[in-house]
Amino acid sequence: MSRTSQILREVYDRLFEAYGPQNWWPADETFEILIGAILVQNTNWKNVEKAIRNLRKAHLLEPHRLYQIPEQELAILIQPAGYFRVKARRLRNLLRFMIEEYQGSLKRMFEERPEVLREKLLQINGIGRETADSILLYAGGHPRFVVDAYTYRVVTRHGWAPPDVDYDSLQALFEDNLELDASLFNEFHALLVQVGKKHCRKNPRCTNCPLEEMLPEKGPYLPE
DNA sequence: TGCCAGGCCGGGT
DNA sequence: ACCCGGCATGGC
Repeated sequence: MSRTSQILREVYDRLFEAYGPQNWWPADETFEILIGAILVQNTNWKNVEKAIRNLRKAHLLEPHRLYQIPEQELAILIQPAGYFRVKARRLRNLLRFMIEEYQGSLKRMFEERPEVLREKLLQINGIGRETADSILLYAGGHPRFVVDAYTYRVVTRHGWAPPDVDYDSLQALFEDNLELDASLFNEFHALLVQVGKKHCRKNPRCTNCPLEEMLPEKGPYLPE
């Protein structure tokens, strides 16, 4: 087991001990997760919940039904999530893809090989790497490590990667040094968001942070 | 009260 | 290949 693996494992253990299970996107409503993955782009999750509630009240949490309504109507329903006009278009791009390629069946969509599905998702306007990986991990149960702004902040602050690290390298840092376990990746990502929220911005001094002991003297970027 | 959140795209150097 | 503005609501 490499030194990098040991450090990441320790990070996970410390975070889990401090915060416990985060219960992000429990797997019962897969379609909701897809919708949420787009709605949450650069947006507070609380706002997304309101938007999803609106869709549920309107009985629209199903691909065909949601694709039936006009784009402008969709935009109004998801308004609380912000960027509602672009997101309405992005949601419809995803829905069109699901309906045309898989007859709107999530089951069929996730029968696709994960690497193939990822490439196809990335072709959709409005779906980038983080959103695609969120869908694969949280909705599809595939062990893809999701990298976001918090992942970047926590990792660079602790000197586990240089400040100019890109998405793929950051993702590889986790995927190459942990067991490929979807529930581990799920929990780990959520925990990184939690610690990032609490400390990387609100408490830049890192006092009382579960990772306080793990600040390096000076950035020994973890290689390999 | 202002600042910012679980990004992504398109157009300009 | 970067860099940057636009997109928008609600919470703290």
